Amino acid sequence: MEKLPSAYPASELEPEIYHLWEESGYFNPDKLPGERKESFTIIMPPPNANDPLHIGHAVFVSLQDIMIRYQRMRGKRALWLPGTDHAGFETQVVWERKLAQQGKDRFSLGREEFFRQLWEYTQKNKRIVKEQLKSLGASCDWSREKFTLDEDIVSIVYETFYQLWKDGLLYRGKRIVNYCPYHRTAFSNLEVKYTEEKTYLYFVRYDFADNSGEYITVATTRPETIPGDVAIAVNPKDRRYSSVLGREVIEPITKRKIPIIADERVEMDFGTGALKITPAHASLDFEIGQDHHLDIRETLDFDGKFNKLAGPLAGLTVSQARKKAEEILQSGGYLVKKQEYWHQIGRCYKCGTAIEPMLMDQWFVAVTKPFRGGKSLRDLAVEAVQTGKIKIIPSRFKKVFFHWMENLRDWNISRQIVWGIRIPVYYCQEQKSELCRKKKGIIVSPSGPPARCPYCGSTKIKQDPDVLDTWFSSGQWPFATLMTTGENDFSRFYPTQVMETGWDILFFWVARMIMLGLYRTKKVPFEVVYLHGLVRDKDRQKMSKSKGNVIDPLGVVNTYGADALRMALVIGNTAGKDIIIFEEKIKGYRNFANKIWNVARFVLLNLEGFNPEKEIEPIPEDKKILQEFNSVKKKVTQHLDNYRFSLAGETLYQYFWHTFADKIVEEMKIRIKGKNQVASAQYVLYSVLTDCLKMLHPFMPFVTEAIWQRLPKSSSAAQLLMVEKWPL
RNA sequence: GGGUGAUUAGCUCAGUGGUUAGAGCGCAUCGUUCACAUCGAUGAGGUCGCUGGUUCAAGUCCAGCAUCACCCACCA
Repeated sequence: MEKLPSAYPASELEPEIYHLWEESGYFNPDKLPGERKESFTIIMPPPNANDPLHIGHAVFVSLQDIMIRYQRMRGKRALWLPGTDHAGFETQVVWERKLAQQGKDRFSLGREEFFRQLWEYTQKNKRIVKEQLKSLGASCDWSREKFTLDEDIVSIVYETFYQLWKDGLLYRGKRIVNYCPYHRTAFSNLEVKYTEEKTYLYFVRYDFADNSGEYITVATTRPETIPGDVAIAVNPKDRRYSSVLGREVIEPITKRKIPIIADERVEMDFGTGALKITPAHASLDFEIGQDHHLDIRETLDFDGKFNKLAGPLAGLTVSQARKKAEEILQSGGYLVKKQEYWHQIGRCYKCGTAIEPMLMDQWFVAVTKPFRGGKSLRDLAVEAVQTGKIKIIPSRFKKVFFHWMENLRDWNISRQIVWGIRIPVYYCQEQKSELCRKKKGIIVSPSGPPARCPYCGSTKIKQDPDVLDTWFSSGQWPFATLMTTGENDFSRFYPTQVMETGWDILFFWVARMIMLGLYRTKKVPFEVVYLHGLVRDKDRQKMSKSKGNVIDPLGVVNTYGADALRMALVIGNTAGKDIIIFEEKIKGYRNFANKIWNVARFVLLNLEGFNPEKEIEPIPEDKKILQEFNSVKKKVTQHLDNYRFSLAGETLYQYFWHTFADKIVEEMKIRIKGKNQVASAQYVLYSVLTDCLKMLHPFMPFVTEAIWQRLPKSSSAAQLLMVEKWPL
């Protein structure tokens, strides 16, 4: 018999064991032994292919692998479908940083070369990520691995785009969007982070155009946008201003005449109750401008500098222009008052640059517009959660979800970047016919560029330069993957059972998956959403490279083993709560793995004469032990069925260490040495150990499998613990 | 402006209305060649944030308050 080391050699055994699993083919649900009627599917949230995994990824691997392994042992056709995400903007930013270090940028490289480099870079990272997932023990089906830029995935995304267009849920329009002048792209509302900052509220005098000497005072935080003003608006109920409606004032920087209008969206008690309307650079102003058919003066260009419409401010950046505008107002006597003012400033979540509301032609998904059956995408999603077709764990996130859905606005899905799925839209450059002009030359073509314009026959056609928001494509991930991995995969594995991901992407991703999944498949994409928290250090700090407090999951795996890391991430935590991790905790579970190893060694050394094929009638006091153990099995199973992974793991930990190892093993040690009821003792040791191994397997797959491989087994037992039956 | 979470042992956290409120780490004392020092035994350590309420029974449910953390939001 093999002599086993007295300490569990994790880093030595783990790769061997993963190899064993992979060779067996059992990660693939089609190759699982036995008849399996029910399927259990989890689509892995695809990690970004732009960086190695961090500790947060280890959390999802642990939780999802627990569910998958548990259900596999319960006889389900368990499928965990892995993949990686091209992560459009995120990846482009990472790569641009690397370029910047070499003194280059994306504009000088050219679109094609830039894309090529990113392709290569993400392919390389994909391979690293895959190896990392393996070393964490992920029992996912690599034969079904997908990438968000796979051709077949892209064509499904295009098909969705086309259907939305035909259903009137997709439109192109000039709207105020969140524009980052540094990254030169627009964002959806979610990518803007607000911070409370001190600015100034400027009270500016606008003289009446009739030389009456009267004036109206307007409060603004953005005097630099005055050249873009097209009106002054007051509330129609505001008595102070009822006599000035319809009169004209002179805008004080470029001296244009603009009207005073009434609109009930103006707050009477803010500032002076008079609001300057700058449709091109503020979203409320845009809406008011549209309703009153006002002109639009775009004074700020996409490079973040003012243009010649801004008169004396031309050529300046926003902050320079603000200073200059203040000077001009001051010297002309137009600055009535300037006071400190704290308010929320929108900033780019990536670079912190102040977001400029800019007018741009973008593609929007009309999420609140009713279509088939009179319901909107939003209605469908809300209904699915309300009726319980989708269950969110923890349930308090339901409220958060509904609240966000209520305030939902149309979703801007175009991005002015290179890395991503190019928008499948072409514009006829000639628009030779009436029809073509009516259609604005817009050709939505999911199958590639049309040879000629379907409206007017022109061959001068250009593709939209923008790419799709990453979340638009990853929002289709559950069905897009299963539609492309094999003949019947979609019918067999969709809807999936669980979507396990971080609460921080509930809106970004989960909400969009629900909407788009229901749209394309008329079914929910998953039945349960399990949300985990963010990983933090002992001081509750978010882990970040700049803080230097990151824990590299692979480093931990090398030092303490994957099992220890997995336990440390799962135990002592509940759904939706942030996860605190520190080295001593991981060490504790490394010790536990060692405990399991040594109990197994002890049992192995004391099995002389024991035959696993033979059922034995234990003596009464041993029966009692087995009965008690039975209630532990029930408890663990119940916890797992209720997604209480921490409690399940902790129950096992407590039982195994402090009941089995500390008490039962100690008693049996004496009995075996004293040759007292040895057969019954061995039977108890063997059956409790093996059943504990089975239940611990989803949590600590490596050490349990390593021991399983060294245990004598009955002929009915599975060769691999991974596919052994759950002991209840 | 709206909303959410947290507050339990020195630290990090569990706790499903029902015995005397738990774990890990840390600490103290003792032990251990015979599965494991990555070990064992024993122990100290708690007005469960505060104030009220519901209940036969509250750490747990309800209301209010305080402190901390976070999320959402087009009042310029």
